[in-house]
Amino acid sequence: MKILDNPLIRESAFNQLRKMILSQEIKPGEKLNEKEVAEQLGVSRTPVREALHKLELEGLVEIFPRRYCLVKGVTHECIREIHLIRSQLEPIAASIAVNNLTNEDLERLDNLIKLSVEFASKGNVEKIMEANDEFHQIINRASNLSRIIAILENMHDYVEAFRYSFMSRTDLVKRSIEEHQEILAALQTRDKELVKKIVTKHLEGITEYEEVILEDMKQSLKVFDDELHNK
Amino acid sequence: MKILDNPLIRESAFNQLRKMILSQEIKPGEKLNEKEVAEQLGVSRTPVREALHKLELEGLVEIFPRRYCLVKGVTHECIREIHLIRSQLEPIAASIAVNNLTNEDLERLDNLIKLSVEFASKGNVEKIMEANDEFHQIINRASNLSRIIAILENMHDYVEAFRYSFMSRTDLVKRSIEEHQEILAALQTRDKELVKKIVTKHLEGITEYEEVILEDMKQSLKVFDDELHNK
DNA sequence: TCGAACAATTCAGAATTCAATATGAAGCTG
DNA sequence: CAGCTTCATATTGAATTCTGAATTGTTCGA
Repeated sequence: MKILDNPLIRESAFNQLRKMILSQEIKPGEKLNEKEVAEQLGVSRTPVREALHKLELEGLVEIFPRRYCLVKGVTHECIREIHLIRSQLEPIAASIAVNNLTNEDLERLDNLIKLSVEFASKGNVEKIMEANDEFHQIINRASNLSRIIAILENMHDYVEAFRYSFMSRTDLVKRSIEEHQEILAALQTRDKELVKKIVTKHLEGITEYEEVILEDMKQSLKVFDDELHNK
Repeated sequence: MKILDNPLIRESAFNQLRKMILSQEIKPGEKLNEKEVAEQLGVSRTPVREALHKLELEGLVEIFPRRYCLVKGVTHECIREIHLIRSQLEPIAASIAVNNLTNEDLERLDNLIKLSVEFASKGNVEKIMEANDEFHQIINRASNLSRIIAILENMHDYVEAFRYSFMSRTDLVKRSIEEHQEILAALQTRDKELVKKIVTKHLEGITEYEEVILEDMKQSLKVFDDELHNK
């Protein structure tokens, strides 16, 4: 297994491991051995160590000094908490972003919605998600609140599987697009309170379906939850 | 300079550097040299590197690969953002904590308020802050929301200087204690919505004085802000 | 037979060494 | 004289080595 995407080996190792954990390729409860991981990735132990420390900071693994490194993974509680955090921080970020969003930004947002409609008609879930991500990213980043941006973007990858399920339902995609149109309309008025209200509503809409989708996902995740619990 | 508090050298180095940055002993804009820092701390470069990476994750330094490590420090904007995040997450954490707080917890909270009153009469600012910290810590942790707890506790140290200024004003201490009594009363009713409302009010109360205190602190911080800006 | 202590093995933490990259100065060329 | 190129130096990134801690297994004694 070779890594090429980043000149910094520790970053490549981090991204690789992170992806493997989030995709459940490495399962929760598993113990990682520095040496083995290093050999698997074809690098030395140093960058692996650094990658593991970074993963620990994100809560994806837990390091027991001088013992072992335990993979934690993403549980249902974790996904619920992430949505809770998002529902608290995104509305405020959006309302602050109102001050900083340029007309070009708003045009791009409009464009992204149009693209979403197009992808939705083709049933291209990946592309809808990409457009969706950029939509929220533009708004969040315009808030210029570096910590909030970091928190939101960090949590983003954790709910990849969840969002995929969400976007696979045509009714939910339709509703999502309508809500994005509403958000854009609100942003165009430059009315902070209105934006906050609409974004909150949008996130509550997601929460509404969250439990249903989590139930659907239960089967695929349950195995890992159990394994994690046994350890 | 020797470090003894932690069997893990990297943790000691991290804590030491973090403290030095937050206390402005190391100034924003300064460039850290791994070798020099290692020599100053009397350890090798490896744990220093790991400490610096951890500091980068917290946003206290910025590492430019193969170049240098820049100290960022805490700006006014940073403090404002931290309070904003806190104001969004603490009320929700408290309202969820309602389900989990034991009677022992509530007794401890009551006790902490009594201690605060005592320390306030003696003008012991450090002790008031300690009691204050434990008060919020108990509530936050009872939410069992690990990510939110991590976010809130991580940001805690950043506003140390700010909180010290806050607690040095007897009028604000008095008000703070009254509000804590209100919070405890709300928690005792086990009414989630009420708790959320009261905690929100408490945090808004802090925000109210924030700008005034930041203005006071300006003189001591301005120098460093300027330095940071020049770099 | 069970428990405790000691030894051996394993694995992570830290130090040291080696390699790569960026910067800055000096010299050369147009 | 200015700008580009090259080379030397400084500094970080990665690999390797060494040390120390923790766990496990074995042996001896009660």
